[in-house]
Amino acid sequence: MSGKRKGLGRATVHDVAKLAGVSSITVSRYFKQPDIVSQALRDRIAEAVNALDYLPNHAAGGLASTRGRIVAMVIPNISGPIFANTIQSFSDELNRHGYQLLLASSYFSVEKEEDAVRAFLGWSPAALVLTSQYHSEGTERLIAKATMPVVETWDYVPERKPVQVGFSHVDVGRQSVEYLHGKGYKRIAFVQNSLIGDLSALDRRDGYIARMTEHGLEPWVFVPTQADPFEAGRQAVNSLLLRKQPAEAIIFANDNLAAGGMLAGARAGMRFPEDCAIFGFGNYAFSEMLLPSLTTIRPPAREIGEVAALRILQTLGEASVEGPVQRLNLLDCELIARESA
Amino acid sequence: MSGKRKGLGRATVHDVAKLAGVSSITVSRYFKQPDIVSQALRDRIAEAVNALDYLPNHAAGGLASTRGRIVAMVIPNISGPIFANTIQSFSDELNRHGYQLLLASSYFSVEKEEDAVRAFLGWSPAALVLTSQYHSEGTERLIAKATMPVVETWDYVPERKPVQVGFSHVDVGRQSVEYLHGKGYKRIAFVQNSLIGDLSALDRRDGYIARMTEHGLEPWVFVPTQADPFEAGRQAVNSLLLRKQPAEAIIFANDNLAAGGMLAGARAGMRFPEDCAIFGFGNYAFSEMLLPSLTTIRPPAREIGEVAALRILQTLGEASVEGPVQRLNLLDCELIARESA
DNA sequence: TTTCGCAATGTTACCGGTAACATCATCGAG
DNA sequence: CTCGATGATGTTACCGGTAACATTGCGAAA
Repeated sequence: MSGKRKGLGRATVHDVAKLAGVSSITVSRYFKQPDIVSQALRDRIAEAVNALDYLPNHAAGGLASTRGRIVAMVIPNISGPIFANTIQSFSDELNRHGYQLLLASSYFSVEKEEDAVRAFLGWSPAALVLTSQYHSEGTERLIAKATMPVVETWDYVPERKPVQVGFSHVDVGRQSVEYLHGKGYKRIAFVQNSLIGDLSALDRRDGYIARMTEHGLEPWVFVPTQADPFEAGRQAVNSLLLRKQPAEAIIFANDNLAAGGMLAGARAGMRFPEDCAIFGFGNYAFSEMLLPSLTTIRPPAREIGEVAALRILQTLGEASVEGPVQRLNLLDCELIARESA
Repeated sequence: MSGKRKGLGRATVHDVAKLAGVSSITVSRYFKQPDIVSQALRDRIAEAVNALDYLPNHAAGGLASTRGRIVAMVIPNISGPIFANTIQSFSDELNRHGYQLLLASSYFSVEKEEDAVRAFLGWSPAALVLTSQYHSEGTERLIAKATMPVVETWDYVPERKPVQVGFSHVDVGRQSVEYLHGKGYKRIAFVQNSLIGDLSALDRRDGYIARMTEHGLEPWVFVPTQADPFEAGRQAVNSLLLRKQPAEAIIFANDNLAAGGMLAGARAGMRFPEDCAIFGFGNYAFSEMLLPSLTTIRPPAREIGEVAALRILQTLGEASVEGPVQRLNLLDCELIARESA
């Protein structure tokens, strides 16, 4: 209140200290390590804090101690059906330990991701969380130099340096083929998303190709030109089924495409899985409500957020989170067999 | 590098200044108001910034200038189908102007909300965004004293002091009745959610009651005891339709309940809307894919995030966002008539 | 030529905490 | 009774920026 600079107009440690008749560092200790402050002073300080409505300024604290309690996360998108659960569980776990989440979305653009990372690093977050293994060169450089823990989620690439929390998209592709092949299907097609942004989907396609080849079957990849997932699905179904040797089964890059394909097919009088088996990825909320309900693979979205948070908290030495830090965290996907395949 | 305290080990304004042969404030100005720095110095500074990989420390900047560039938002949940779009558009609009989003979820608990607000205020965010008009007393006290702009979203209560960006839940309730009444239905029931947390749903119920009464019809509110939305929906359908004078139409508090009710009814051999008209709220992603597709009301989720961000940016005086600040922002809901009613 | 105004740059102190070190009181061992 | 270990509290300076005020240089007006 006395300086020539105005400040926030809120009570500071110094105000509290003065009112309680102690030094400001004691107030600081009262919050950080209450056990080393005597009961008498604790009471006086508590009273002063209350009287002044004191709230610690985390920006100042972080600056002085060089470790703030915010964690930054860049995710492709928030509103989609995929990542929301990861964000939710990640955020909850952090909040539980007094950390706050700084969030931005990249829309599957590595340039936007780099922008976000650059902006975040300016806050010196306690940790940085990215999605997938695919980044721009600039991002790679930034994270290589970063001093805080970095975690990559939704992918699992043991060769990479950052902590990995996710699963192998290639294996998901193989697993899909395996399931359909086990049911006797031979002419199995794969429908990619036209959006070149989601690079992990290409890994699933590669897994599909590999496993098909191992079975001596010919891979058959269709790339829609439409961006809208429902339109793209329609395009795929029309192209793959309205021919002399139609596909017996179709693996779609995600449930949105699969749903679009099924709806389009149904309107054209096709029946699933009688005319063609349909296989998705993602287990979106609507997938079990479709008619027929969609056979798909559920990625461990919630678990990814949880484990990523735990690894970070461990690395930061949060006492309440026991166990050693684990750099590689391979989580399980669950194949959900429903009516469509 | 010289002090006895370690710092982050990253380059600072001072390092850049030394290398460029200028004073540190000039480097600061180079970032904040480049136009008042001469071209010659700008070039030298740019070079130094590059050579040192300098990244401004926003925490320090915010502390010194008493206005940081983060905005805090508390939302009931991230992963649900409702708020994700609001978060997404809000975050995008902020990022576009160099602000970052700090996010936490309350799970419809006013106590959790208060915790989050308290934690956020410690970061002295440039603005604070809450959901709905219902808060704890503690939260009310905190926002009354807050010095930064506060915005309430997903509701519209002109009497309240904070900036309002949303719609009237009471009106939504009335509008639902109006639509069904216009179709000739008389015995119209309302199914509330058992979760007492979502207080706005009660406003929709009140609107339903008011409009029914105005039409001389008797309100009929059913409160499920089951927490799971699908189970609750089943419970409601059983209770409202398996009786001598069954409901002719049911308004559900949200699309989840409505979907649960329809699936349960379909399994029991009922047909919609022949046996009963079904009306939801929320326009969730799956609603148009149900069989029959669900008649519902689409809340302006994306618009809320956008407008909230714009109002905040205007209040903060972001030059690039023109127009006066508007305290009341009533956005339109859209009634989507589909097959179920 | 002198003076004034303004643009460009620098000096100093301060934002609100906390690390590092200093000091003081207490208490048990020698 | 003295000394040193231990625990509680205080002093000082510093984290990395920027507000406020000071200074300098230069051109236009008088």
